[in-house]
Amino acid sequence: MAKEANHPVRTTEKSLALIERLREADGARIRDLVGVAELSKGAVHNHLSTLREHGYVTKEGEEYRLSLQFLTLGGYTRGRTPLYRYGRSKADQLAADTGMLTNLVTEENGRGVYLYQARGDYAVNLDTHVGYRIRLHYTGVGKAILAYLDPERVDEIVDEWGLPMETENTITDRGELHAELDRIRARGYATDHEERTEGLACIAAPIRLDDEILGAISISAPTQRLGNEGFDEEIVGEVESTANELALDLKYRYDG
Amino acid sequence: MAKEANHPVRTTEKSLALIERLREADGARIRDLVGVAELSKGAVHNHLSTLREHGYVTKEGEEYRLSLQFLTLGGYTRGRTPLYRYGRSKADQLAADTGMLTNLVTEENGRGVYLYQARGDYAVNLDTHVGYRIRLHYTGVGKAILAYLDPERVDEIVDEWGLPMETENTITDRGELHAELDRIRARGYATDHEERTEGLACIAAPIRLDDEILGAISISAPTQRLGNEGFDEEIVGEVESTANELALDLKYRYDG
DNA sequence: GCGGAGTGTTTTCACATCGAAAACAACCTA
DNA sequence: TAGGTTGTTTTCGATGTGAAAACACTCCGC
Repeated sequence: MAKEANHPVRTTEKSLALIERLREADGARIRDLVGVAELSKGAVHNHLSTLREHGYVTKEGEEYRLSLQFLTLGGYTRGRTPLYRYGRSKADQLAADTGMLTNLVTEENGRGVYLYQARGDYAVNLDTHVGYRIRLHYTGVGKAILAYLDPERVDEIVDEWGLPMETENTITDRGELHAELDRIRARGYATDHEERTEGLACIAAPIRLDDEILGAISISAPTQRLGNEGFDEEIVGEVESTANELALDLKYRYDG
Repeated sequence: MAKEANHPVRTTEKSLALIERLREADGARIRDLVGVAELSKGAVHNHLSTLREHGYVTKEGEEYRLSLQFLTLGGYTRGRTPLYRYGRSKADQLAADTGMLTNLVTEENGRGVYLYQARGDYAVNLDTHVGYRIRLHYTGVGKAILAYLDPERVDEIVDEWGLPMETENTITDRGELHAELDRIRARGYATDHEERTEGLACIAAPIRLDDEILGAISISAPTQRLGNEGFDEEIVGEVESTANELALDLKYRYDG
């Protein structure tokens, strides 16, 4: 996130805290929200009524929930993202060709954000989904992105988010991470061999435009489907060529 | 939307106005936002900094934009929606079977919200997308939903949103709309014969759970593909049976 | 290199507004 | 009917907001 604002608008922060709480709690009643941001019952009521009037919150009976307005704004924002605009059909194609789950991920504030997923005929079901935010250090897409960020930025991100261990294969050492990023740059693609989820592997390729890293595209599958020792050359090739096509499309696109 | 709050939180409303403006303008600089909600330059700066610190807004150079945080919250909210959870695979299947564009839409605050779209091999490209909001009176999904809302609610919605004409086939008369909704209830599905877009037709079926209307599923295609005079019986059957399966899945689902 | 215009950021302080507290309303249970 | 719980509304004083102004920075043209 950004450095602290000099003159934060505290009232807005209170509304945002309520929104965050509604998300965590998956909807809540007023009494459950008393105390959030140190707000009283009446104050919670005022904030929720305001958010509701503007369509950001719905009320069913006594229960307040986040509305689909976030999906509307999010869909709009995603639609303005070149990586999504040009990458969606490529991801569909890669999913159809390989039968696997393909992902389109970009970076925001030091984490990955899933922009799109396409499901092939044999796609695995995971906890990830559009909008989902994920640590960069233990995913193929994440490492593919990190490899092409400035090293200082990588360190900033590690400082902020750490290198939490998820499986025994997770990279938890900063030096080891940088070495891995060197390898990724050298060969042009990233892999994830059960670094976040046991039994799951990924092959990911960065998508760059004029030295700027826009994100990455990947396929995820059970480890054995991607080649148990060493990754399957053919599948790696498919991911790489899809990424190359996408990068070219982005470079020579018509609109701004 | 809701009736006016008694004690609106004006500061929150100002932040929301800025968010709305950023969406409309597709990003903006501070000078462009002066005057929105009657805010001064310094005030705009404070609001944007606050929103940025909490991850709702990004800043590239001097330009502020909505972040993907909305996609994150929206993806989360969508994932909590039973119609989406159970309907996604059905929509995929219907798209694969028919080759057409299939849509999953629910209603919120008097408009339809696209929850999901699946693309068959011959799917048309439209302006609709996930999160997109659409009037109910000139779409198949919209009319399928209206047909199973309380008639008073339908009138409320018409009062709020009107019946704007989009093509010469658009229903613009309230009585005619109610007659159409009667027909839809009688035969169990709705159609759209170029009522919103010339050359485009839809077949839509409502998804209900215990007399509550959760939304609708539809397929969209060029008019001639759905049968030029009268809709193709076979395709109608596919949509209807998909809707029935989905309704059953929703009724006998395992989780709450 | 200099001055001026345009813009983003920070500071100050008067006054709008936010929200704690309390009263009220609506509901449920015993 | 009384008593408990919760949502909504009102009141009014403390707080936080934002207009205005000053400052900092960049980009011009000369």
